[in-house]
Amino acid sequence: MIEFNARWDRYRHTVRPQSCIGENVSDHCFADRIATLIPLTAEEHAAIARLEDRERPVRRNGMVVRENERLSEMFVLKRGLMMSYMILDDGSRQILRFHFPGDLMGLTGLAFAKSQETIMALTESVVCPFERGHVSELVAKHPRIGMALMAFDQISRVGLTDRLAAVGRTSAKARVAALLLELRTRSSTGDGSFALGVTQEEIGDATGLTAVHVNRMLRQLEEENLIARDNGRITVVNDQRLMRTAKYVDRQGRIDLGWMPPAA
Amino acid sequence: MIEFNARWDRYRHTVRPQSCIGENVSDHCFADRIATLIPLTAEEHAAIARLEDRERPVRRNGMVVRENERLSEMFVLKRGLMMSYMILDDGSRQILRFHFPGDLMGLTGLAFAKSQETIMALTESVVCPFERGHVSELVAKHPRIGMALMAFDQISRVGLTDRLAAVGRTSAKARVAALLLELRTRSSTGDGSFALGVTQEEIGDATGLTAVHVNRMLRQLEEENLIARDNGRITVVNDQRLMRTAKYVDRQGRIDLGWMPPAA
DNA sequence: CGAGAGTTTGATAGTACTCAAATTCAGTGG
DNA sequence: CCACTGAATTTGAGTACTATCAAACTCTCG
Repeated sequence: MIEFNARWDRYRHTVRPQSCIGENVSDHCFADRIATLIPLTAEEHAAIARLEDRERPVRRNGMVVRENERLSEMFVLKRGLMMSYMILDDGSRQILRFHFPGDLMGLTGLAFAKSQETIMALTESVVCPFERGHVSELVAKHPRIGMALMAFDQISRVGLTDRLAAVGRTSAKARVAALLLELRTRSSTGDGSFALGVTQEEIGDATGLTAVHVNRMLRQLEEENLIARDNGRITVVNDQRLMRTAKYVDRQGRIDLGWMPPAA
Repeated sequence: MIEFNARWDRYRHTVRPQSCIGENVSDHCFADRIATLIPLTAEEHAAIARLEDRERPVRRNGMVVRENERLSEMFVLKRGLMMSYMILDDGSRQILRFHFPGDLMGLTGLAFAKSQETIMALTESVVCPFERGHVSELVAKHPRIGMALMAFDQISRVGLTDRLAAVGRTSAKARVAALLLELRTRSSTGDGSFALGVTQEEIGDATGLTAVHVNRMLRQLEEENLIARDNGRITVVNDQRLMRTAKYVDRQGRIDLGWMPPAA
């Protein structure tokens, strides 16, 4: 639950500069990301990279898209951490997804004139906006890229279904543990320790819990020696047990676009 | 929660024959569905319709795809009612989506070699299987169709996020009400009364509740005169109030693919 | 130092779950 | 045709998990 617009303009100290997709400091987050899934010709790579031509900085808590706002743009997240969420009529908030560099944001705009969700920056970020018409041109010219985009989007869809299953069918502790693992994996800091980057209230809004209960679950995970905490920084102490309590399923390792026909 | 494979081979009386997409009895559910979103040339329509060339009947409780099963096919649902779900390690089940005629099923197969979900028939159904390679050929030949598919998929994605928000942030009563409205709208029986077609346990597995509690919520909705029930048949008595208690948001009315470039 | 956000803790309330059993219903077999 | 069966629904009693409310505490920023 948040109060509308009540506190979205404070400054936060946890500005976590992130290199684009892990240690890869290329200028073309998204194109590189796709390239890790299927081989791209130089021409294809360049065509995708053109989606990232324009850059727009976003301040912490800045909104790139507001729910119900007319919008014909979509975005590549180039740097930072963002999220998309919906606000229900009683003011409660459901966070749908956290966005990391190389993610595509706002794709639902392909089917709706107005945005069905709000996209907000959790840290100082940089996004690359592009017109949806740009996508159809891209696909018209490179149908193979169209397939890649479609497949890529399915990966994030599975992230959604995993969250749904967690919220619908697992305990509070499991949900918090799962979110920690998600954040760790995706922020790709490599090993055990990572900066949380989100408040406990945000964890609650993503997992369907109250901030208070999230706090208690974190404490419990700490007391059980699954994690250690130090001022917003999380260290995973016992990987295996944390994954078990989270009912973690590794989807990343299952991704396979190998069936796609090679470039002409 | 279900017991694995425990009861998937009984017969049920509620076989509800459904015409393909409402009263439209065309042979090409899916193509017609896309055609309601954007104008298609005859050639494009025919190309899409070819996805529906093969037909396969599915018995009630028959599985078209099993979680973790190797699979390179995807499906158009031509007749009947189906669902996709995930089973968690404790045996609990999360229903992700109900499928109605004209829906595309198993699209996550574009990004994974093995299915990440199970797709099962709730009533006698007919599906049209097609190879994923067929899609990339289709898109290669008709990139505009590729865009339409992508946009179409975003609609069902929004359905997922709505369910997530409901499960994460609304009361049991609201979730059940919302599911009733979803089933009514999508089964397109037109007016107030419709056959539920799903058990209370299934409603629970879709909304993150137990069957017992679903039963109590249905009773409450009945006592408050929002719905009437008669042996699995639901009549919506008070539309407005039901929508309000469900925190219902109409997305269908917001769909807009008008921005897409016209056929060449 | 003061202010505001965020976190932490305690006490209490309430929603939804669990367990158990009764009931209804349609299909099955005698 | 009727008792039998298994699924599905319904109801009750008791429990547990999570929310709510309130207040103290911590930390950074101004």
